Amino acid sequence: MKLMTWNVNSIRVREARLLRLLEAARPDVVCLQELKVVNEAFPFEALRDAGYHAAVHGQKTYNGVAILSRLEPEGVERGFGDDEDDEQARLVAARIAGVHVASVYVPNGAEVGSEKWAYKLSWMKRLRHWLDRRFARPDLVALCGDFNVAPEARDVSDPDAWEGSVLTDPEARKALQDVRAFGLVDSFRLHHEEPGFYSWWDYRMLGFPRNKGLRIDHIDLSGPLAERCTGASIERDERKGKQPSDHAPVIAELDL
DNA sequence: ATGGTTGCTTAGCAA
Repeated sequence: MKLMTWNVNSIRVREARLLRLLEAARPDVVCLQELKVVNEAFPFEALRDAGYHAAVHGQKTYNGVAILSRLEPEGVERGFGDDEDDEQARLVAARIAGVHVASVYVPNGAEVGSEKWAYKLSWMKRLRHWLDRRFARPDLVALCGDFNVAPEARDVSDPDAWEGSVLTDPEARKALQDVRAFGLVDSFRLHHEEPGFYSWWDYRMLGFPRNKGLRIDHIDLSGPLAERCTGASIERDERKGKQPSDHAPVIAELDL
């Protein structure tokens, strides 16, 4: 199974790029984030013509997540379904070929100490609780998406410049560790130890031309799935050219 | 250097 995750930053604007990418990379499953459309405006037809089913949890203007799959997704869930479930569409999950796949868009957090920052941290706690409620350790779980956290210094182009950012703050990193402590590993780091790999570059300040990036998009796998992970990569070229997303797609290969 | 760009929506927010 070729599993991909991509923050498209508007499915409307990125539809043509997405269709080209599907044809070129031929992934089996794709987790999308930041659709910025309601379900009714999602391009179901174009994607069906390209050979993909879609489980969509959309929202007007902000957020919105989806899972594309060649096989029909089963048991689709939208949101945490917990007591404090809210209107922000940041989680969709489904079962595909026995793998529990989730597409997540973790809140950015704006500024450390802000209201949005508190929401980010609490959302990540809810994500861990959702994993605990929903899955058992032997399950095949793939948690994919924009986590808005660079796990370590080697995931940041200029750690000093990013000191104090919501993407690198120790508390955010701890929150990510707490999610992963469910029993998930960063698939990319199974195959690449060295620094210099990023998945997001700011549109501003020539972020991409200067390669001022961070690795904040991840495919986290449960133990039994990690054992079957034969490769991982970042489609850096997708950040190039006209009207790119500010994120590049991330891929994990699973031998199922 | 508190800058700069993109998307949604139409002046301001979110990232």
